[in-house]
Amino acid sequence: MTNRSINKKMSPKTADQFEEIRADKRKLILDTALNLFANKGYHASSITMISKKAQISKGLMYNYFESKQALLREIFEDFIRIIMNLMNPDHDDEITTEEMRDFLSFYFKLIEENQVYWKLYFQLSIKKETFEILINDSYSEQMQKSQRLIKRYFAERFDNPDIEISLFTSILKGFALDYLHSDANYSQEKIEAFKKRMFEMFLR
Amino acid sequence: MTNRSINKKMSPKTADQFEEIRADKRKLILDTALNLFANKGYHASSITMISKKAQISKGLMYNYFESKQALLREIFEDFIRIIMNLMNPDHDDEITTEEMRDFLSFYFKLIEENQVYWKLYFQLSIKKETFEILINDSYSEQMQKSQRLIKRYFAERFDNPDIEISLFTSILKGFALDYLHSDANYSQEKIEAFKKRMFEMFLR
Amino acid sequence: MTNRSINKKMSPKTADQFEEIRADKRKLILDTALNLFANKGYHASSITMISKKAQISKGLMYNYFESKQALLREIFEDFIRIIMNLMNPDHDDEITTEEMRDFLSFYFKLIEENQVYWKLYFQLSIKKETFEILINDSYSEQMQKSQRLIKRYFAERFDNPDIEISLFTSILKGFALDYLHSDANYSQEKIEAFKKRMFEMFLR
Amino acid sequence: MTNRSINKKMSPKTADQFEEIRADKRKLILDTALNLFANKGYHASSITMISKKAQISKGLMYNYFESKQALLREIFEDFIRIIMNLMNPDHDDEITTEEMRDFLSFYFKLIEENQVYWKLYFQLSIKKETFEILINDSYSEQMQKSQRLIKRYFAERFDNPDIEISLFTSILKGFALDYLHSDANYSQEKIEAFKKRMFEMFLR
DNA sequence: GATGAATGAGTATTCATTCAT
DNA sequence: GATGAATGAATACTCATTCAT
Repeated sequence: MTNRSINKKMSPKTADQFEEIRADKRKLILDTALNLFANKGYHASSITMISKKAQISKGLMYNYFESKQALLREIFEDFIRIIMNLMNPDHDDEITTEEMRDFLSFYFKLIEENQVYWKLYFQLSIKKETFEILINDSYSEQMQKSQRLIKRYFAERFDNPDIEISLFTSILKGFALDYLHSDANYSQEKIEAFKKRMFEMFLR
Repeated sequence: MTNRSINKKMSPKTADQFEEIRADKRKLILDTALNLFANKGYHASSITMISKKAQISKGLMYNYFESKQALLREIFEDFIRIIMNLMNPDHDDEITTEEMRDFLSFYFKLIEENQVYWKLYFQLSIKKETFEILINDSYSEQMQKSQRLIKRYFAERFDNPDIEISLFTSILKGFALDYLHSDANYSQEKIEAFKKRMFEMFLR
Repeated sequence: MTNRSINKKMSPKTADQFEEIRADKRKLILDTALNLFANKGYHASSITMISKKAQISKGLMYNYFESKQALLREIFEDFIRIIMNLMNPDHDDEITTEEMRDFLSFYFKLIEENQVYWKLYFQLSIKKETFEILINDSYSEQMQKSQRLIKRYFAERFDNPDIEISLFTSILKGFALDYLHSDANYSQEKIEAFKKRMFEMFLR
Repeated sequence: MTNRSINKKMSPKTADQFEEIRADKRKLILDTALNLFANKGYHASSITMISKKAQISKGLMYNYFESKQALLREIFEDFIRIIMNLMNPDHDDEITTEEMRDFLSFYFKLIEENQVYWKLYFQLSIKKETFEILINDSYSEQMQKSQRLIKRYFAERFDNPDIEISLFTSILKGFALDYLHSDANYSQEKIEAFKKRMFEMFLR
């Protein structure tokens, strides 16, 4: 950042696609680390391993991320962003049935598209101490908001909303977990059928 | 215990409370390690940590377990034994509705009683490579048998058995996970209500 | 060295004196370890000891050698190379008297120049199991070839070749050992005289 | 030792064949340790290993020997005794030809009978520091005496006594070493022939 | 005499991190 | 930006030795 001006002088043509190169390399490191963390675990994935897989030097890693912890944190923040997107925090009032349908559809899509993130998430979510270091306030806040909305959604539609919420939550978590356990070997049809079954249960 | 008289001759003073001491200490180590593994993760729990928490010396750990790996394996084998008990392999023919009810009741009970084991299990189950080192043949075999029986149970009772099985599995896994995420803060009533809800869904 | 230009692009500042640094340090470690192994024994020479003597950190050792075993193996392979050179495997046919003279001269020279290697060799050669892990096929092969040639040399010149070979071998081994026991305190003249004596006995 | 009297009271019949039992066990430990030390090396042979092989408890080892070091020392002292016997220190004056013949005969016999001791000796003899801790004054003294006598023996019989002594020593050491390297696979005839050859060389 | 549980210092090895170039 | 040599604290594990019984 500080010596961008210097570079500019030295190779005036490249201007600052430097920025772009940096962004690409950053992404590369994040992806490589995510895959290793998810599949082997955080502690079992060494910086050396990550840098080798990403084909860059160990030292360079620290040019992009302050520490291994920081790397994990950034990866996790990406995941949080995904989740936040799912929760879609723009309104505070009420979830309509239509919105619930969208939410579920989106959820299933996310699981398929972001398996690795979910693998990592499930590993971390169980170790409370570690987990709490990683989540930030806006995440917690958003989660609470969502829970309030969901509560309201169920309260207005079900006789026994508490249990239905538990069931709903369990199925969401459980399906994701089962999907990962199966090594993502769910057929598209099966996912669709499962989704439809959830619609039947929870859309009113 | 059986050969106490023999030992008496050889070690006139200590007799073999040795046996008892060993069993107790073994249990102590297993428990301590299980708790750490479950809450901090296998790699993040060092032998030093475990020994300190168990108030014994590092060296003594190796008097009882060949290696950290072996310690994990033995813990996991205990869990497998719990699961096997749940699956109850005495018959090969058919699951009755009554048996399904018992299975579910037992399952919920096990989750409450063995939280730590489940925490460990969920962490390990996600890292395929690690996981496969830990499971043994009799476990795999038993699992397959159970799956066959469950398939049959659902085939005979539901129009769309595949989806129902998926739902069933997801709820089982999801409930356990949610229970652990909540730090076991489910009230007894809530668990009962949840169980009842499952009965409604799957007992026919 | 060959791809310096390539490296230049990738690491503009350091070029690859890396190569040179590595070679030097490698040599330093090998020498230090050899001396300790030879004089204190393999097991009694700890990695900490070696690294302290070589004035580098413990960790760096493993940047150059995979393990203590591997370090020993590489040292031993150097020794094998020395021996192979002595045995000089270029011809398969026959040892002339002249060649025997050269062999003996070279042997005495090698002992003087490589005392430490011989110290290590004698220690290892006695523990069969350890020794056999260290020798490689090409060494064994070469040894057999040499033995065949020596057998022929003696068969053609002596009435009782078997005993003469035993005597020959014993003197070679025994002189080396005695030289080491004396802490290399043999005068040059004494070595020469000893060599001459061997010439009288075995050159015909 | 202190509580022998106590034992006497408790089982008056056994009197003190206690002494004998003790001596036997002592011997057992010494033999077991010697074999391990010789074949695997001192450091690679653990107390646990020795005690298991000797079928006694670890603790009991320390009832007989102060430390592992002490155990080695006692083994080595046994070897020294063997050597001293060979050197036969009763006279200070002169070695006759007849005595030299006896010495050689005895030497070859000792090698055959005490391979393990020699294995240990050769390992230790090379590591000066370790070796010097183990030898005692009477050994050094005896060695010097023997060397003086040998010097005189050769001085009176050979033109170039220094070289002949070196040759003599080298052959002795070298033969022993070669014998051990061959895993004691020398035929009796070969040993006899070798001995005869030495007689020819050195008996005058 | 005899046992083996227990200790803790020591060993090989790994790994996040730093830094000169 | 980029490299990889270098560090040292931490890790799993071993082993001589002690000690209560």
